[in-house]
Amino acid sequence: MRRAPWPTPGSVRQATELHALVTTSGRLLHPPSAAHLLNSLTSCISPSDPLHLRYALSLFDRMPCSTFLFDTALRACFRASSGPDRPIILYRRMHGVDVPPDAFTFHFLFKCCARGGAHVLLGRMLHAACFRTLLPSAVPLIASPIIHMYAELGLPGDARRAFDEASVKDVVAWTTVISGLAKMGLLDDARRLLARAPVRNVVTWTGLISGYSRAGRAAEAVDCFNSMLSDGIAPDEVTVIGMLSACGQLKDLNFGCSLHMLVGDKRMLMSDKLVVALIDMYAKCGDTGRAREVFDALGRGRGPQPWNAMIDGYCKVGHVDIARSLFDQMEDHDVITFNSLITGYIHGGRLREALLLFTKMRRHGLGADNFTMVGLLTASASLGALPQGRALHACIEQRLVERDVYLGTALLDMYMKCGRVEEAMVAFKQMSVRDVHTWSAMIGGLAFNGMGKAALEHFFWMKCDGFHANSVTYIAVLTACSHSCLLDEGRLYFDEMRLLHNIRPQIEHYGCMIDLLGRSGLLDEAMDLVQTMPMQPNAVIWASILSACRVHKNVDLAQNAAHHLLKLEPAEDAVYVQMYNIYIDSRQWEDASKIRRLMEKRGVKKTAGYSSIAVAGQVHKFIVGDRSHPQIAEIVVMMEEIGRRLKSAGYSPITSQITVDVDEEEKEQALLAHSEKLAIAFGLVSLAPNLPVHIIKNLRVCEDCHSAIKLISRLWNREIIVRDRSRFHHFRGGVCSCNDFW
DNA sequence: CTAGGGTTAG
Repeated sequence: MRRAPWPTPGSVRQATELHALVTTSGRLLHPPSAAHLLNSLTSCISPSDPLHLRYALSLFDRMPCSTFLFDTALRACFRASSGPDRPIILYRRMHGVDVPPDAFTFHFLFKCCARGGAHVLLGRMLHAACFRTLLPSAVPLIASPIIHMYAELGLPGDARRAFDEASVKDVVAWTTVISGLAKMGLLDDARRLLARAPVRNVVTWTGLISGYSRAGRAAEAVDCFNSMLSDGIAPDEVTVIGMLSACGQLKDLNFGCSLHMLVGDKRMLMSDKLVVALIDMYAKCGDTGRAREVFDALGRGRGPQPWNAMIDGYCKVGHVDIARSLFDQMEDHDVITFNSLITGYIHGGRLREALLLFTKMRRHGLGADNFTMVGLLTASASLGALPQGRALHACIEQRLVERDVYLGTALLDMYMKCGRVEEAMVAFKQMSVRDVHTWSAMIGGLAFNGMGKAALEHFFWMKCDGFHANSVTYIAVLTACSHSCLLDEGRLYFDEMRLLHNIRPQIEHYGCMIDLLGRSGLLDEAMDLVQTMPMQPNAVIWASILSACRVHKNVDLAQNAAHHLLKLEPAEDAVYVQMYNIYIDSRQWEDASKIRRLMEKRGVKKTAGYSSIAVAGQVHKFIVGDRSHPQIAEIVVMMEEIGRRLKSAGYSPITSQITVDVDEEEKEQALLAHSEKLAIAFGLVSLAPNLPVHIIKNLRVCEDCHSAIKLISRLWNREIIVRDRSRFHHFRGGVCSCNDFW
């Protein structure tokens, strides 16, 4: 066929000129000219501009039908990143106008079906159709697209069968099936097939390397990389990206640097993906300096990805404020930018700033996604902010975000941390997919809520479901044992973990065991464990010993523990307070006042405990004797009312705990000024009468408050929930469900 | 490049 007399366009603009030329010369219906025009236009379709495809297809509609033109239209769809819908319409039309499909038709159909949103049935139907329609000689040509489609749809069995049934297996077919299996995480299958393959190339090796990296099997990724080199195959950028991720996991800075040098030596294209991988690797290896060098060397005109990687890197090493300054400098923030910084704030305990950023996110016109939701649920959980958590739950129920394992786990954890075990159970039961994290959250949550037995039952069911407990699961299990004083069970699981599952106990596991032994009064055995464990005891361990000493009245050991604790954390007021109380308990007044003097000498101040309460989505914080709240007048009125009604109900304040030398009336005033009472008074004046009053306290609820709140719950007929650091107290009708406590 | 589970506690 004669070459068309007009030039090939390089842009859509030129293509429209060509279009005009073809139209005015009346040759739009002339098949070779039409084909040339559509073909040329197809070559300059950009996936980012949907108008290009519409233009091409509108042209196609006015052209004579032929297999070649249909194939070109399908190719246009493929180039425009179209999903399967439009191609399927074209395919149906081919049938309607009796134009026979050929191998190219199916080639592009399969490629479009491989993209997101395709229905599995559709793929299978087309697979069957191509056997019916095509000449047997044409079938081998589309083996690879079929394998690729099944791999992308996540159907390893079908992909593998398509490969095995292919009569001719060319390099592309081998490469497609191996990289496809690797991408689906079937790394061992992929590796076996690679060993049998007649050809091995960069793509297969890289597929395997990235697969291992993604699965967190970094050592095997390195192993593959070495095999690839000894196979005489040179790595490309994609290989390096996979390897950089493995280096980040292994925290192997040297290897990472040598990969960076490789990028320079081979003058590899510095794509955004490669830049991100480099920054991420350096950040994960703890070298934010080098990460910053890579970042600073970038020219302008980059998308948000490198910024995001840098922001995440700073957050991960705890430099959230530097991350924030980058955030403020950049221009086009995306969802990931916000999510990274929000979680940075959350992990740094800066929950208010996280929530503030969330509102800023909405002003940027960005909606929350799963990542954001999980972050916000985590924040609500650690604030104990039940109303906020419930609001987030409502968003999930409205299907504003898709429910996945992460989200489900974060939701159940939020309910657990807010003391709503029943709701956490419902969330748990609703989950269709669970994993180790889910079970660990459940076990830990039950433990945290004082339901040790139930926690251990769930541990049993978890094993029945075939999940392997990991070290965090065992921390949850041992916490359940120590919180519920299940000594025998604790010993059993501590052994099971070491001997059966070969998990080496970390300091946290020892912490639980020592706490359990201490609470059970086995202080000698606890100290044995402290001395024989393979690491230095930390402050948590000594704090456990110290509190066990107070309960079981062992002043000598307490002095020893306090001595260690003060060396580790000399400014921690809790140690002094605890030791002071131990001396008071054993009537060693002189030693007690020595502690007071020591505190004064070292300038250690007892920090005030606080209580917070969420009302109408706002968290209000109170400290002892606090008068700074804007509604303090109403609160004082309510406090007086509480005082009156408590008194007329025959309540007498428990003043015995107050060791400061003041008179009885002052003691009563001091008790009434406790932060939880202020918070409850505020809750009573500002919450609707049917709502429970939910308090989060940072210190242990004192004995006086505990009995006062019991009475308040009866007198006001109100459900009151107080969460302190390690337990929940549910008050209803004058009783507390946590009555084992006092 | 972004997400979930974790020892002590006045």
